[in-house]
Amino acid sequence: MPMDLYQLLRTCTSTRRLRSLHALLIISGRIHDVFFPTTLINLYSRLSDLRSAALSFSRTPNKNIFSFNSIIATYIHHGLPLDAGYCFKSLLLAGPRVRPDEFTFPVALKASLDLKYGKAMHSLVGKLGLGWNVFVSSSLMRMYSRFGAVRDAEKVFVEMPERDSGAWNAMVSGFCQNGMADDAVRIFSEMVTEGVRVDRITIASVLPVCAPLDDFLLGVSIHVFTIKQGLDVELFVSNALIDMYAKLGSVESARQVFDDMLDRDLVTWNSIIGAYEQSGNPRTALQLHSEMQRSGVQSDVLTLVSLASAVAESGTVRSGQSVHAYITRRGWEADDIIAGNAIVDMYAKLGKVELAQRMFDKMPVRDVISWNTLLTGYSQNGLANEAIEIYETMEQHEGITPIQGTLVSVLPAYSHVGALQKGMRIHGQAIRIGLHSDLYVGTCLIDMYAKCGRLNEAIVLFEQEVPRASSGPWNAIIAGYGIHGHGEQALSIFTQMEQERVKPDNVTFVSLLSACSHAGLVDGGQRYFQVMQSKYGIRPAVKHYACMVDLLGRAGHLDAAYGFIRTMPIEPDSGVWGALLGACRVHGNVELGALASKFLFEIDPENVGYYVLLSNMYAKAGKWDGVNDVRSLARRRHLQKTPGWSSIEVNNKVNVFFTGNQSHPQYEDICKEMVILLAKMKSLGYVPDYSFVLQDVEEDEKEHILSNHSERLAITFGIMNTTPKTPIQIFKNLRVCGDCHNATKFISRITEREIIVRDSNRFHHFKDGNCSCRDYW
DNA sequence: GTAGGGTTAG
Repeated sequence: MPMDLYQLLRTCTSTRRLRSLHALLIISGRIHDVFFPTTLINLYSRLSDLRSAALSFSRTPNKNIFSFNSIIATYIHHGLPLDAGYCFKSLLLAGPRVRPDEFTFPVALKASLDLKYGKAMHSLVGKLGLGWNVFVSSSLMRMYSRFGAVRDAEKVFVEMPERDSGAWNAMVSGFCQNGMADDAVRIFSEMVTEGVRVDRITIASVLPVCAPLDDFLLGVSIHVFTIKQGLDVELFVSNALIDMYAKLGSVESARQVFDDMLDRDLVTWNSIIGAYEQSGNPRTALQLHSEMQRSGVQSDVLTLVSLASAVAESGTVRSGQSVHAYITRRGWEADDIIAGNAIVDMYAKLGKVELAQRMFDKMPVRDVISWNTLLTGYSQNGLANEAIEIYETMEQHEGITPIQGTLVSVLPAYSHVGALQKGMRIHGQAIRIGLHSDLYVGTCLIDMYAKCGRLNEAIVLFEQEVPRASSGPWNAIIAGYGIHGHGEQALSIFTQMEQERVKPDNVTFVSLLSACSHAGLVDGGQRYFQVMQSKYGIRPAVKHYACMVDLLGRAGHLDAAYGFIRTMPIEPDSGVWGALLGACRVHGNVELGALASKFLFEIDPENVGYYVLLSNMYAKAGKWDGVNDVRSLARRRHLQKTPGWSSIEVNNKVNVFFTGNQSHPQYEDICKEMVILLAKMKSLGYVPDYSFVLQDVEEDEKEHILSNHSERLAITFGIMNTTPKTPIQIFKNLRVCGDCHNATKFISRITEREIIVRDSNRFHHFKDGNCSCRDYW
């Protein structure tokens, strides 16, 4: 009996057994039974034996539509749309006896690789009169949605003679996948009001739009709805709920759903691990991963990507390397670009930029995110010049267009080194790709213009371009006024911010307090330190305390500053003591300076800047024992001075000078020019101040050291390479040395140049032998 | 003997 044979075939669990039964069918001649070829294709397909399936198909003498449908489905299910498309074409050429039917299209449509092909399929459906079938029409809708043609999908939906839940679902997910969240929700509500049966697929399709809409209430009401319908027990639904709650910021609700689940699959675990990782609980994420392993669920590449992010936030380089090794072992780093990017990001966040770079170099394919990740890695590890280099290399690679994140990463690097012309080029780029009014890009542009000395451009952007409903742009412009010494304007911007009801955050007050400090507005600073707490409920962080110490100290209230530190409810850090030490240096209070140094040498013993400051103070006061003590302490601790560097942008090229670095091609010429300048300066009364030389060397060597300071090299280079009497703008990574500060005053007078120096602290505008800077050295 | 769909990442 043939039925017995079919049943026997269906019980095959190995392709070997199936093949021997197949041979038996051929020998016995039973293979000519019309049902066998199709059954065999389907069974081989189920056992993933594509070769045998294809062979059965090609050996079928009179192929009927069942055989065609099965072989097409086989290829689609095994991810081979090209082969499926080929079979579909041969079906069309097979003659009038076999034609595609309503079973063919739902599968065959998945083989369409572009909209044009899909539209041809649609017109074929019309010619064959198959549009009445819900499966066919829903599949057409999915095809259109896949290529972004949601309106065409909607047309099919509207014109369908009858619609089942699947058709409605196709409409909901079509809108969702094309980012049309409002329409998706609209269709979903229509479904409910028209009494169409909502199933787990509807829910799993519509839940992901709650997060982009930022609509927590919608999410909760859908959740309630699923409970009423008894759909909350469905795995897909629960998984989507976890993700929805996590993305809307409620990890607790996500956890509640997770805890209530009876079955969990890989997606469940990935979602909850991702939820904790994204919400700043990397440790919990790592714990959950161990729990997942204990419950016997195998990780996939998505798990590892979340794990890499969690390790980046809280892990060690060791655990980072084991995540990396796991990904390599599974072969994911070669064929998953996201996994590669995650590793680059992880190493960069762990401070291992070399390892990040090595991973980046190894990646076979890179996208714009890969470049962004590496760029941000350099930038956030303080390697602005390297970040810039990466950006410029990226620009030379065709086919990579910068996105928001690219500009947001590269602009601070340009701000950092004071590369105005390059920054302006990015501004142009932002305009071209329509991102110049973007909140984040705009904020970075404001910051860039302010830090590159163009406060006016920053103001224009703030006033006219950038959306100002959130604190970011306000913080940037307040800080901009601050570093340029315009404290009053910074305060008035803050007043305006309050009037426009924009909520200030902790960054706002850091900017505001430091603006007060630079401008000597002691009362204002103290008032806003109170306002921050009483009116806005922001508890001062250590950064705010450092600003206050700076504010009091700079203004000469050294004892008040010290008293303020004594009453701090939190542990003062190096920023706080450093502010006090800096103030002591300015006002010549050696004892208090020594006290501050004592703390600094404990908290931050590697930072050589503090040793330099203290030594300078002793030198200025003529306390040579003190100088020697500090120097030998620094030597004992094997401290090397942070390499100081200055940069100047000439003809769109950034020239970087390191202190004492003689490798610049024009070094010889710069030295000659410097000798001439120095003679003129001395004739006008310039006397080198050797207290700024930490090295223990002879006097004439000291003069050589001072004139090899990076800022001096950069300024001289600028004088030689720019039009006479035009302004010169320099950037220095550390604070400008006091002797260079004095020297620059003379240089500005001799060369009749305006010289603008931005150092790690503020702007100095030198003009006619004076400096705008309120601090004295 | 054959058909459609949904959730997670850098």
